Amino acid sequence: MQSKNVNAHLTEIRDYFKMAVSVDCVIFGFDNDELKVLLIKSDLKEYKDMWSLLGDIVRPGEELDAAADRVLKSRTGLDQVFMEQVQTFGGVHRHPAGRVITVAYYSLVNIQHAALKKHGNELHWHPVKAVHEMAFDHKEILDCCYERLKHKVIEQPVGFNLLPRKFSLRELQNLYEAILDVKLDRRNFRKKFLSMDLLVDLNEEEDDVPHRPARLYKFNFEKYDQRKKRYLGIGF
Amino acid sequence: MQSKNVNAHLTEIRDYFKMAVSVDCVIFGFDNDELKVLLIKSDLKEYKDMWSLLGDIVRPGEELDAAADRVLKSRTGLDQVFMEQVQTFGGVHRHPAGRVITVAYYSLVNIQHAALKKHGNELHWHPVKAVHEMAFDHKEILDCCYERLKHKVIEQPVGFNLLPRKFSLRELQNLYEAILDVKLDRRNFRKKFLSMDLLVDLNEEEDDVPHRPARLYKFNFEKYDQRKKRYLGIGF
DNA sequence: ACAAAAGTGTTTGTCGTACACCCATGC
DNA sequence: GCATGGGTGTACGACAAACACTTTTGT
Repeated sequence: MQSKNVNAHLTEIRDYFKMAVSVDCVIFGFDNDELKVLLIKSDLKEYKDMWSLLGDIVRPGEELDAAADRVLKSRTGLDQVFMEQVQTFGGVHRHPAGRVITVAYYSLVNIQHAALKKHGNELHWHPVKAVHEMAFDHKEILDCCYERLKHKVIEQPVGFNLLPRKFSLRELQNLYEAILDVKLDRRNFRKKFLSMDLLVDLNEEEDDVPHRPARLYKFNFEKYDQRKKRYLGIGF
Repeated sequence: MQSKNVNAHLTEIRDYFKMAVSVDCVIFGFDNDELKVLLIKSDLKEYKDMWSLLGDIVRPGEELDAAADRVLKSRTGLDQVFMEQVQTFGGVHRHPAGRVITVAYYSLVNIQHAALKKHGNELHWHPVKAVHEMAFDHKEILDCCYERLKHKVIEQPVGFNLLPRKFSLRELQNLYEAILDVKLDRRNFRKKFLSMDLLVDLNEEEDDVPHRPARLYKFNFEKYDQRKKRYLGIGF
């Protein structure tokens, strides 16, 4: 559906101003200790069987952010997730059907909550590290958004958006290690996050693990939002 | 000229797809110990006598970066300056003549080298702190780019692009103080920059100052570019 | 009892910050 | 000789990094 829409629109546009604006969403998830990205199989003949980002033409009268929200929701059913505009790609020949300038967004979703809506196309979560070739310039867009995410995650505690509401410190550490592609010291990591005083100890434990169960926490989004307004400092 | 172009294009566009793409450039300079931005007086009747950023419609077949370069060059005569894409503003009603989605850039120029080309409109350097109301959503765009600059300047030594080739440490400090709007300790500032080992002591001194003249330095861009590729660390 | 991961403190080094005095020049 | 800004070093505190053992649970 995505690609057909694009094509249908493009045929109209090409005869007029020869320019269209789209949004592309890099939808990140976290599962099995890996950072994943949601991709769809392109049905453009030029990119047969290649994977591409989720995107669509921006409609007349539609805000850019709204278009990105719409794409996200139409594919995952998710709403009100963390999303950030990253960069706009305007290469003259980036789309075979004509000039399409695309505004790239990334979003962070709880992969368990996503109810994928295929609309016919194949739609899968791919480990970010394993994605190599993509349709259009989408690999470049993915790389750009991934770099932005790495940067963001060391400045602000946004990683929680990728986790279930209840999580252990080990899961949180695995998330950071996966995103940043580094190994971190467990004690220092715990110390740092606990001293932020933004984790709420739920007095619950993991279940069904073949070893000592970990305590579960939730992130105090409200407290962070309030604090953010006051501090505005560097780092969390 | 800017606005007339926009209007001429828009009249055409409006009858068709009702969407155009433009670039807007936030051109920063540094003079008289103040951060300045180059603005032009709008000649749109809706924004009579208000100041606006320098921008233009992206031409068919023109890359976005190329459009931004073109705008910069046509107004300042400058080429190959530091420039970075920041964000795209797509508010449906941001332009009174129709839908114009604009990609915002900021650039850092040596204000002494800029040879302003007015093309009829008033064109002036304004202290960033003194800019309040602007045409369109340009104040929002300016604020956004300024925030990005603040962020950038504490991560990478890009400020040199705003200075003459030869500068004193005092000038450099004034630049940082102006951009970040803070007071810095002179000794710590000198220590930090000298320890980066990217300043070349020119063995020259200021002239015509009514006090002890300061040593002059230049920034070693080549060394920084090489080092950047190896380190990729945080901070300079 | 064994395996597997959870949980916990201390030490060390680095870096940022605060701070005051002498120096060189023009007038 | 005085006013103005240039140039310099040290001490302290905070935070990041390195590092090993005990505890809890399931099998």
